Formats: sequence, structure tokens, C-alpha cells
Amino acid sequence: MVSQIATLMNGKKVSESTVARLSLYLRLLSELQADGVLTLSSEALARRCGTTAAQVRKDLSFFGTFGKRGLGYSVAELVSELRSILGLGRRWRVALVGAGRIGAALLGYEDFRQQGFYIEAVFDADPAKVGQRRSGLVVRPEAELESVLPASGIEIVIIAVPAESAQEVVNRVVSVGVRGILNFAPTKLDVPAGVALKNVNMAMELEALSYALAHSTGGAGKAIAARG
Amino acid sequence: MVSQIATLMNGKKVSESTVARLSLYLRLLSELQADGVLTLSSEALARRCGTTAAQVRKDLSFFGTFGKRGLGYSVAELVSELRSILGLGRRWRVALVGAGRIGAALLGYEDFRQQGFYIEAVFDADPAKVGQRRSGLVVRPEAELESVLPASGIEIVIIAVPAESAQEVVNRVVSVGVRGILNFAPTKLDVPAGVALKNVNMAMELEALSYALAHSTGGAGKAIAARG
DNA sequence: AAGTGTGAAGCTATTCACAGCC
DNA sequence: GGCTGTGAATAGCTTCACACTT
Repeated sequence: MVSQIATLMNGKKVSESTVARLSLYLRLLSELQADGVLTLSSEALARRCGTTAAQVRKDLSFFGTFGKRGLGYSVAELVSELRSILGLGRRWRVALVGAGRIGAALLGYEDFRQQGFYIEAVFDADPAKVGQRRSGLVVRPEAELESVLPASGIEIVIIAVPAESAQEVVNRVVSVGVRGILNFAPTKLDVPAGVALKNVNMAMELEALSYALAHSTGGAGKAIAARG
Repeated sequence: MVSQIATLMNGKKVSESTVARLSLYLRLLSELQADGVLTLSSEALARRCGTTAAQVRKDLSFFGTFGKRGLGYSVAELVSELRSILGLGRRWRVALVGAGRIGAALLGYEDFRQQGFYIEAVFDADPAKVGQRRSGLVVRPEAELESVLPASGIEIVIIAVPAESAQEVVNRVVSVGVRGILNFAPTKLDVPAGVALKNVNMAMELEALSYALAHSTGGAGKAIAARG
């Protein structure tokens, strides 16, 4: 897709798709763990994630050897390994720039906090919003970005501003040391090497649906193959 | 990634990444058109989209031949062709299931309407929310899904319910003919062949950032390459 | 001269298949 | 016997390179 982040692991390249699948595996395994499941084969995990057993094993093999031949994987052990691989064993301090509707939704999104992502500062360019409270945080003026981010130890910034101002915000937060950016503005952003950027572009996803529907042959024709 | 939708065009397979790039091209070209730019080379378009000239030409070549050798592409013509390719020349009727925070943010998202996606019905399982107004729409009970969707000519459904109930909602809307689904619930969904599914998983994106930051060598080491 | 359209080459990701361990 | 870990094979996507058009 649009953003590409690839890291090296033991000399082998780990693709973005592998990392995305690891997230999926972790979510699933956490559920199974809560249900009291103790052990699991790559085949069973694959079936539940919509992929193949070989893919699961290959994904995991980049990071070590976690299974027992003939037995499968220990759910608890794999959960713990995946959390460690994904860097989830700690608290990530996050700032949100843009306190509009999307920003407000993100502030209330429980899932973030559960995974260790804590939104600890909110900024907005609109003087009318500055000073208001949002989910327990006071909205700060964007002018304070450069002073507050380093002082608060924030490492990840969520961009939820209009497309026109997104690149400028990125430049500013990168200049004070932020190396992880999650972008909700529907625009292509440039970041220097060493900064990780992920995009969430809802309009683009809808357009992909529009494309699929417009080109589907009406059901029986098998023009679409989808698996989620 | 997780969801895969591929359609055939003149016997050639068009990948999801190609469709995603077409969306990008369209967004950019629309801006240029508003700025009065009349013509453009694949090289110029590529540079602005973070890809290569060959990629742009290859992407377009699946759908026809729109450029003039030696000259490049007419911006206006390409905008019009892309809109047609993406199926954006019409009004898409969309329903939102789940009137929580994310749902509320989506209702207010101007970008959707601008591209022709109109949210025309909102559903929620919570009796306390049913009957309330959201951006001019009355929240309906989920029990009315099966009757309202076909009657309203809705073709795309946005899922913004908790993970636990997402699959059931999908089954129900698919059973009444919906063939396009945009899923915000952080869970893997199954749809039958012929139904297009796209996922927006914000927690997963944050985890990918976490992974990148956790494995970056601290800047100089060049372990990360990112381009948005 | 400039720039498209496209087969062929190169590269990356996924799947296969099987040796090896439990 | 069952299932993992992994080199080898395949499929898919991207880049190259050049014939061809304006």
C-alpha cells in the first residue's frame, strides 16, 4: 500500500504484512487464552486468521522458534512472545493533534489504552477549542507542540488535522524527535528515513469498495474474491 | 494485508495496491485540477505520490490508454477516467451500524459525502440510543436491519459495533444483499465470495508503529525505511 | 526530444514439501 | 503420528528498458 515500513530481523527482512498478521495472531491468541485454551497448532491459528499454516510458521520463524514439534504452540508463551516482538510490554506515550470529531473518537477508544497506548496530550490549532476538556485532557494550542512533546516523553503522534496542515504538523513533531506517526488526514505525507509512518485513510477504503462493487459481475461471476 | 479483494480487468488481475494507488492519484489530480494544472507526466504524478513513473503507467494501463506520448496526461481527462474506474460517478447509499464514538465521527466526516458516499441510515443495538438523532438521522434498532436496508437501496454497510457482535451484523446484512462492508471492529470477519470487505484497524496500525519503534536502531542505523 | 505503453527481468511474498523432533 | 521449522518452488508485484507516438 501507501506506507512501507520494513525492519531487519536476524538479517532477514520482515514485511509489513508479517507484522500486521502478528497483531492478528496476538488478538486471537489473547481471546483463546481468556477462554482457557492452552495449546494450539499453526493450522488452527491460521484457520481463525484467514491464512495458511505455513504462513503462520514462516511469520513466527523470523523471530525465533516457539513451537514444539508434534505438539504445537503454548498459547500463553506465544502471547508473551508476540507482545514482546510487537513492543507491547511497555507504556507508549501518545499525543493527538487535532481535536475534531475523529480526534474525539480516538480519545474515547478503549482499545488503545488496553494495548498500552496512552494519549497524554491533545493539541488543536483552533483557539476556540484550546482550553476545553476532552476525555480529561485540556486541549493545548499547537504552538506548544515543540515544548510539550519532548517534556512529556511522547514518542508517537496521531495526526487528525485537515489535509492541508498535516505535513506541517509532521515536520514540526519530527523536528522535536517523534519517530512514530499515525496519520488520519487524507493526504500523502513525507517523513525522513528513521521515522515510521502509518496511514488510516477511510475515504480510500470506501473507494476500494466502490471499485469492487462497480466491477463485480453480479454475484455468480466470481469476479471478486474476498477474505477478511 | 488482511483483506484481499482482487478483480479482473481485461483478463489481467488488478491488485488491491493498484486500486489504492488509483485513489491516491485521483486525490492528487483533483487538487492539481483545482489549481488549474492542465497536463502532467507520469513522472510528475509519481513523485507527488511517492511511487515511480513506471508504476503509474502500469497501474493505468490495466484500464486503457489515457496518455499522449511525448506530452503526458490531461489532468481533466484522467480525473474523469479515474472517477469512472473507481465507480465514483454515482451516489452510493451507505448504512452505519453502531452509533458509538467512532460511528459519530464517521457521520460527521465530510470527505465521505464529497466522494458520493451518503450515510442514509444508522442502527444501534442499544435501546437507549434508538430514537436519538445523529447528524440528522434517527437511530434505528438493529432489528430493523433486514427490512430497512433493502427498502432504502443501501449497498454498503459500515460496521462500528463491538468486536463480539460484528460477525453477526455482517451475516445479517449480507443475507439481505449487501455486498460491500467497511469494518472498524477490531476482529477478523468472514464474508462469502462476492462480498467485498475492507478493514480499518487502528489498534493494529499502532502496533505496527510500536514494532517499528521497538526495532529501530536509533536513527543512524537505517533499520527503518518509511515512505508515506 | 519528451514521454507513453508494455513485454521481460528482477524482486518480494506466499505456498509447497519434507526432514527432523516430540 | 502429529506438527514444527525451513530451503526450494511458485506466484505476484514492481522496476527496467525500449519500441513507438506526438
